[in-house]
Amino acid sequence: MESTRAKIITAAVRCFRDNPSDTLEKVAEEAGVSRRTLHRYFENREDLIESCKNEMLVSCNKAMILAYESDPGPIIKIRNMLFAAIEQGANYAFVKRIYERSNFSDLEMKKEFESDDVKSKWFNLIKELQKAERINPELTIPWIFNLFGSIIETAIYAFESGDVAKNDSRNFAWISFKGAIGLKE
Amino acid sequence: MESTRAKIITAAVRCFRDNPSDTLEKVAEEAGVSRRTLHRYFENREDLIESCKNEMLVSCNKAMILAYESDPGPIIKIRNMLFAAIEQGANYAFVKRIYERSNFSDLEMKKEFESDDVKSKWFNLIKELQKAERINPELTIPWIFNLFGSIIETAIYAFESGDVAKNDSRNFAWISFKGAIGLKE
DNA sequence: GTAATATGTCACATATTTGAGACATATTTC
DNA sequence: GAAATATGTCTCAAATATGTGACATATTAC
Repeated sequence: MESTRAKIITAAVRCFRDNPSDTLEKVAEEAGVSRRTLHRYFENREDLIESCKNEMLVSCNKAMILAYESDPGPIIKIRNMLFAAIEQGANYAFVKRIYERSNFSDLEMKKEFESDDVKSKWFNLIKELQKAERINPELTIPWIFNLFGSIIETAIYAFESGDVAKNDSRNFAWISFKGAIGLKE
Repeated sequence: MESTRAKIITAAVRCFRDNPSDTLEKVAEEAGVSRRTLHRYFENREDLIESCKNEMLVSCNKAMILAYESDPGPIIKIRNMLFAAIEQGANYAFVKRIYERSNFSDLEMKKEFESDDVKSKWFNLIKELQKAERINPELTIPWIFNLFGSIIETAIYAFESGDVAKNDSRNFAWISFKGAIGLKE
């Protein structure tokens, strides 16, 4: 049975992803608890948002590290990271939304992304593929990074909306990302 | 000189794109007018949002139709539609956000998309390319449709954030979209 | 079954946002 | 330059959102 705190965070992530100013009443309702209870767990809106950020980052980073370590080859590493992110669903989409308006070099400064070095691992994988001329040299790494996130988000939304079955969304995402960066396998 | 009404709508689109509940004070500030003035032009928040929806749809649809009519070939049509959407910038991104949570078949029912038949034109172009076996047959049209929107949005955000120069974002978007759907030219 | 803990309902004070009247000031029109 | 129009500032009432105490009720632990 999921804890009340976890239920609230899950609901908050879902609500705040699309509307950062959604009412706490709405979040509580989405969580299936009363607003009074929500306030018992979180001091205020800011506390709730920070908690969501922290937990979602930890969760996504963890999944991505596992995916990274799941195979020695760079291509499978990237593929598994893509799948791991899609599996995170709303979590990943929430994190993406938070950071959407930051540019690539700003992100490099943020501690959140250095904590587990997910981004630098990902960065090095792409660099490796570029060096080996296995992907399109015209595309910059910032572009590829943003595209990676967008395709994941597309897969998450396609599944959530009912347009695409879960397995299909994973496969389509991989096919599309590969093609988009001109990856030669 | 841009009219006050237009300034407010532009500002609202920018604000509401990322936060549908942003305060009207914020929108007014973004527009460079007082909130009192904003209230003179728009009855209430709902009126403002509806106006934004209508105007952005008209603007985007118009640009897309022009792009569609700019060349007889299906591939250049699609390319130009992609570029036209990127050129719309915040307008397109706003429209995309509004409809993000609708699935493909729901969108087919909405009059907004039937008004100028942009979507059906786009749909038929992709269908044509599928039939001619010029794109990857594994990918479904709903997936391709959503991906098209995501890549456009990626280009818009990449440019806005400063990661990618304007011309580069256009070119990267086209290269990536082509590759993603396996388009053979 | 009892005690401890968790949650919901209710009420309320406070904070924030909204909508609009009144009037001053700025800008545009002729 | 005068008149008309547009906008800003200020104020205030109403609406909405937030945070929390009190107490009842439900659930869990022993």
